[in-house]
Amino acid sequence: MPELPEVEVVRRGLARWVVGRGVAEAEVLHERAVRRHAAGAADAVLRMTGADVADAARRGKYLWLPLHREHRVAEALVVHLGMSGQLLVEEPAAPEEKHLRARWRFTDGGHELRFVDQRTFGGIAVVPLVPAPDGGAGGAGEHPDAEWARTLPAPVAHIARDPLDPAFDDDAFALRLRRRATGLKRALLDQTLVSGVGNIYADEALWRAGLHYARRTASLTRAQVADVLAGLREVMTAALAAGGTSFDSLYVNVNGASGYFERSLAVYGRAGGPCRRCEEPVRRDAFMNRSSFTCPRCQPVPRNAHW
DNA sequence: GAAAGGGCCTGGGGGC
DNA sequence: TGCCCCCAGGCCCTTT
Repeated sequence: MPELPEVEVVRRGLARWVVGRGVAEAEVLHERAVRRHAAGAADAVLRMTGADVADAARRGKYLWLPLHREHRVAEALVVHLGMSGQLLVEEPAAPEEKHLRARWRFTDGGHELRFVDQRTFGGIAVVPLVPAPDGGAGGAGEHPDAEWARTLPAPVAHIARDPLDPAFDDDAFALRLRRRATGLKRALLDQTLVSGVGNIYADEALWRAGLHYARRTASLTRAQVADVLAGLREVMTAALAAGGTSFDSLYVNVNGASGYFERSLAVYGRAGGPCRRCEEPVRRDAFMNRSSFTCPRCQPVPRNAHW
């Protein structure tokens, strides 16, 4: 499942293969893939065709390509990969993927960009860029000094910075986290508090911090919040490094958890297996319509848990 | 308006 | 072989 590291790997692929090129033709093959584009597929196609791709930017799990048109960068193509979305850079003659949802051909006649999404939980939209409430995308694009670097796509404006963002404010995060009346993992999955964290890296970071997912956020010490942030940064940085090996590939891969990084996971998907620290069998709980993996010894259930 | 949390989207795979 | 149910998890949307 694409979380921050996987999405950043894709962003880097786009920066290399797509930025600076002109869109000759855009094609939407599945209506559901553009459901977040209010004006419909035809309008989305119209807004992409003839534009130049100015940059490849990211905040949390959202990716976007600011579009240059008539001397302005006022809109962006936003992509969310959802659970199963992939962006592929392919030879125009390459056979169509079974779940191909959208395609872009470029004026140079070179490699095309494809959006493939088995479950269509992801999607694309062309949306206006608005001034960023917190001062910009934080270096997530290739052109931090450009006018558009201080903007965000409208549907992304409410998303918080991620823990790897140099402008992420640890103290402000700790303050907001401890004011919440909720459980720790619920809070970590709230993209308005901290972005880029999904089920997998939340579990991995909590294991590193030795904290249970149902721990009440209000009861956390400053040191424990620091441990959680350190855990998130550690696991995300390692995953990003592992994904880096695919940068040179034409295939802009997003199979992070099921592929190269899977071996490094300490608890996620390892129910019944030995904890890598204490050998206690890893436990799987149903939680928030999904699974949570913990080590019962390293991450004991807290008193006054918030489930 | 903010916060909290339930529910939904889809297709593959396993079990019967 | 075929049908049905379960599962994945991010975020939309309702409720408070």
